[in-house]
Amino acid sequence: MIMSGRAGRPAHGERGANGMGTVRYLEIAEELRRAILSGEYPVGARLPSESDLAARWSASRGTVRQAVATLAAEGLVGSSQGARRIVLRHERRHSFGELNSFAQWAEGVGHEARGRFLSRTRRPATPEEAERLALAPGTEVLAALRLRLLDGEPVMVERTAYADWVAAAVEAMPEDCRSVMDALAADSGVVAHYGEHLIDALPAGSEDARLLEVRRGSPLLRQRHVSATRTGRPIEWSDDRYRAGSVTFSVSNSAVAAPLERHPGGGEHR
Amino acid sequence: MIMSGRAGRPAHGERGANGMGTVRYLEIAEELRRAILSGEYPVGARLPSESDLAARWSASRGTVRQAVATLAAEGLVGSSQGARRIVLRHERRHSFGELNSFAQWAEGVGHEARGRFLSRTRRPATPEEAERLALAPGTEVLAALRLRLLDGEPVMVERTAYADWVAAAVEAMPEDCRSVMDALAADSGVVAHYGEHLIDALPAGSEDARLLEVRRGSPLLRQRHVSATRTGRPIEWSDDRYRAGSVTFSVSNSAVAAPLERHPGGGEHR
DNA sequence: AAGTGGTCTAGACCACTCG
DNA sequence: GAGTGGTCTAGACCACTTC
Repeated sequence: MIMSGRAGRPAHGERGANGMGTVRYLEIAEELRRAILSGEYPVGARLPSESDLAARWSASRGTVRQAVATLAAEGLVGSSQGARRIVLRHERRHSFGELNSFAQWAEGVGHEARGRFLSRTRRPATPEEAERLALAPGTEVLAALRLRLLDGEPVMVERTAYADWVAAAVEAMPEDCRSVMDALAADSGVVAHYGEHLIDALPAGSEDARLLEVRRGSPLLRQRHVSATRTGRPIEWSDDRYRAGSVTFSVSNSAVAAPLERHPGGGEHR
Repeated sequence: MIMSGRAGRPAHGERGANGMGTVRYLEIAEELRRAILSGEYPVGARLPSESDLAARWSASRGTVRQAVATLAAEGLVGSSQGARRIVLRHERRHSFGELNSFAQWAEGVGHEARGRFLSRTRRPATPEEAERLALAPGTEVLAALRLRLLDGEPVMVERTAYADWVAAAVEAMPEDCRSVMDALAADSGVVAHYGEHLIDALPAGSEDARLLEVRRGSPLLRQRHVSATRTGRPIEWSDDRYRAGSVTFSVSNSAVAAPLERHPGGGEHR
């Protein structure tokens, strides 16, 4: 039931007829993922060989490889040449949106997120902001201070510099806007595509302490990050400080893919 | 000057004659990486099309795609369907070893790392340790307390539970062993292939404070991680606490690849 | 020695971006 | 509408693990 015809195209329909959405290797990945998450393949188990999987789904080996590569990128399975792939974990990985947006993340893990702008002021970018946002030194940015609540509890203070070209849109948002990134996408068509994150710890300053209702000097987990559009244009540079114990970041890596780095000192790039 | 012959094999040599090491797509990736890092392609610039690159290297489009996929995984370039790939950053990404091994990392960034075992005791695994190490409850592990120095300064306290099957090897190491993972690889052939990392912040306990020479309650950056072999067998489960300001973790992600996650609360998996 | 993943080719259609 | 990346096929050789 594979086909013939042109050249490596399914008999007719499959993908030609799908018109939208259906991507073969993602379907295969999704089915495999479900099998893994359901425990059908326990941790440590060996997956069927690529040829077996290809036969089972009437797909080419290349497509199957792309499917398992997806799972490998999620940290669910691992592989080493010559041996069958093995199951590493059973946990589901979150999406990009859930990492870049506090609100999307909270929703994804079943909590209620709120936010309130405490201030929004236009001022010239600091040298660091200008560099992170790829703006000419001194360009005006919108500096925002925002308190984020999770299930009604204050858990994070967010200090964000928005690039000049989105400043007006952010200024126009209501004070209790739930998700700036969602609103930017809906209103202005500005969608974050890339992110870079720097994670460290620091003591709470007096403003941090007051807003988060902790003692001054108590530990905070800081996530600084820049978001950029599909074309690599930076949207915002943010300094988010979480109350200790309120969140944990997790990353999985392997000898063939190491997404996480560690830097000495203050996280300066050079 | 491509070839003919059998079926998609270079004329003769190229890869058949390499015998070892040379992998086409990695060569291409390396050359492109160098061009990016050298500034030949500035941030925001568009890369040549896949066909151009394929022609330039006399390789197939698939091979070129694998090369740029490597760079994309490193966060150097991004892509979106229909548009040329763009350069996102100029920083080099570190290797897996540099993330999993304090000593390898320090060396990679040009600092001098030392370590000293303060204690090594065998005791039954705690429930959490047993789960993380995939051991039967109560199995004996080797619990080690270790102080890590960077350029002579104490920066990290490491509390590690080594799985029973590597305990003897670790016990036999000298007290001032520079890198346990390196020694394990050299002496026992045990190589870490996979890692999972949980990152959060917490206040220094009294032992932490004494060893790191900071005040009790001052902020620490904690990285808990498990390392596993190629077959997915856990080697060690470790709780590493860094003095605030001494290190920063960094991750880059994109809408198509999000290696980092955020969890509410104490970082428990469920 | 058999099996399996890693690499590579050549060619095709589709979805999307850009000018 | 041309160009470009995304998906897919079919088949091949190689390096490595496993039995």
